[in-house]
Amino acid sequence: MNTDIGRGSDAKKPRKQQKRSVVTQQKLLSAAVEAFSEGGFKGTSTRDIADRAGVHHPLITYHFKNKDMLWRAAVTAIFREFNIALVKSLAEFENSAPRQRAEVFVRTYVKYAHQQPALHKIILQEASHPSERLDWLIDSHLRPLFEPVEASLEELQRIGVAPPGNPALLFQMIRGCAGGLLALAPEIKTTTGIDFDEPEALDELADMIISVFFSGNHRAVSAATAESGQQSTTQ
Amino acid sequence: MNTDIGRGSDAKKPRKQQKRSVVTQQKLLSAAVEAFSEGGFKGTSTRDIADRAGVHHPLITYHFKNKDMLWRAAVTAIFREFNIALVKSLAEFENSAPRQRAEVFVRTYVKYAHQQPALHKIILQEASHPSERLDWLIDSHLRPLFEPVEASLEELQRIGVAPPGNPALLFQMIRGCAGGLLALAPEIKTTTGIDFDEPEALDELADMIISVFFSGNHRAVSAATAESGQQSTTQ
DNA sequence: CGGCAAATTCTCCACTTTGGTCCAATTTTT
DNA sequence: AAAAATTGGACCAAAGTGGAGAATTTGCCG
Repeated sequence: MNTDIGRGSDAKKPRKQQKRSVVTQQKLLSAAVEAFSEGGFKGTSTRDIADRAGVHHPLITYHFKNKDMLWRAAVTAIFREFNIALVKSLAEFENSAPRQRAEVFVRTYVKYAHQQPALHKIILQEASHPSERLDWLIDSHLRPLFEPVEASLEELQRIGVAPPGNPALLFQMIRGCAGGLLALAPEIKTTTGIDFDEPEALDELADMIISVFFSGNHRAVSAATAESGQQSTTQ
Repeated sequence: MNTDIGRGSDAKKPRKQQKRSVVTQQKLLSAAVEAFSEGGFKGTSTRDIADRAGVHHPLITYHFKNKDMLWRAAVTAIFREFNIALVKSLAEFENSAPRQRAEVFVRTYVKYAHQQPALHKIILQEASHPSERLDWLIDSHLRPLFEPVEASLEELQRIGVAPPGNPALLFQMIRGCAGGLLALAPEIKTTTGIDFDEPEALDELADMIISVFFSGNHRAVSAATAESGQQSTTQ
């Protein structure tokens, strides 16, 4: 039995993992991501996943131990992709002006949230009520992503680019507008006609997020409670 | 077999519905709302619902025909509550200034979204990928709610209170920040420490939404494309 | 290059859950 | 009290679950 993906070296000679096995693992992982994002954890059967992957279902047990571990592996895989893309794209602008960094961040976030809608779908599926899976998700992937972002946000508030108030709350709002809306693309397309598969629509979303959250005409203090629109021509 | 809740009068003497039956229907409906909001449609079993309601599971078939119809009945019930509360509370301010109307709307929306988190949870569960249920949800409940709101939003844009851009998109963003965040309360509580069960947190959310989306310093034109923060001291 | 052991896949099974039906028993309404 | 409305219990077919082993590849050794 394997379970481990990053295969460590502990026993004397744990023979190399066969190539075909990483293929089936990959197939299972992407099938799982897709299936879970549609039906949620409870609503998705391992057989359905195996079928989508074109693989016999006992292989799930063999490669991932059980449904729960498969879910975690799938989530980890998709988050890794997302984070890598985000961090890499952000590194280029590390020493740009804070305001531009924010703008780049939003655009990048929107771009990848659209490329990989399953990520936010899965979050939405899990995050609405407490569970062990949610705790795990938060500890393993959400918090590590949030903390640095919130720190940057606080800086933006200090210089008056972002509106005052609880930075964590502010970030959640931005995330809701970006990832949340993109995850709900099917509904939004039907109700409003906006099709995020068209690049212009995606740009419009990013533009609006930036203009709404980072318009930059806020008093450059962080202590002030948000009350009404106050401006000070920081620009 | 009953099926119909609003019982019409077509046959000669369709004897009155018994009192105990409306009780079990009610119990089933609220159990269904709760269960579906947690597990989604596929992830919730009719037996689970019956158990929560303290009722024998074949009664679901008797009262609602099948799982799908039960889901629709539950969604309808919860939307009706929500809409009634929203409309009633809004009617009081019908001839206040547009800006105040917007403010009241946001606060009311946040308030009821918090009171009835199941509503937005169910939307999140269903809206992330196409399905017959989603189409039905949109036609029956979402669109009727959205259309008048978008109209008001356009007015707010015209007078410069709301930022320019596609009003439908703007509304979706606001909805994401209000209902979306409230539906994800468990996650947000763990990641950020913000507990929306505390009234102050709820107020802070409403305040921030208002200050971000209705700060009121936008050029009073609707044709302009959102590009960057522009202000014109409309106040 | 041949063979052996480990790694991987396939076949089959035992068990539970699920949505739904059927009909007898039990209230209610009239 | 009769008839309709409602409920309870037993039952079904289909689908879901994890798992045990046999069968088959594949990598590694000489």
